[in-house]
Amino acid sequence: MKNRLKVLRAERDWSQQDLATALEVSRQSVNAIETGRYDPSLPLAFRIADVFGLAIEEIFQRD
Amino acid sequence: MKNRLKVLRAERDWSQQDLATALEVSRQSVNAIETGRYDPSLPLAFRIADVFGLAIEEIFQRD
DNA sequence: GTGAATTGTCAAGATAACTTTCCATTTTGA
DNA sequence: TCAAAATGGAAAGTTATCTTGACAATTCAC
Repeated sequence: MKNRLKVLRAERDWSQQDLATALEVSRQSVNAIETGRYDPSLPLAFRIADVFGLAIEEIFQRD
Repeated sequence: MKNRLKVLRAERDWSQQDLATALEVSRQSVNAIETGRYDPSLPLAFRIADVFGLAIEEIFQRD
């Protein structure tokens, strides 16, 4: 899956740590997802969508 | 997470095996997801949404 | 230009998502 | 009614997701 996390973070001027804190996951998890090393679980994808106020499909797309 | 798989299958008169075949996963995976034993991965959630022609959020909700 | 913050990544370990095989129970239909 | 199909779930194994801790490289602010 591809994702728009880096851009969405940049728009809000959030560090990976800021996002990790908001999501209650480790910074390494945010980095791994953002750089495409692995996909988030579905519950985490929902939390990410919530944090950005977007639908999952607006953040994640198949590659 | 809760999900509407059982109803969506019933609307289409699909067995768990029918859905599993369409998704290219085992029938036990469909059963486990449907009965809430575990959540699908994000890629599988996307495939499920595709198969039903719905958004992920229309199929899965937090519980 | 130096120090702090940010980012990328690795390693090792835990837990969750999936597989195949198998069996018991329930539902369906002729 | 009785067989076939469908469902629910256990066990054991693999892979993916996530953790903490660490370290190097890059970017940022003064």
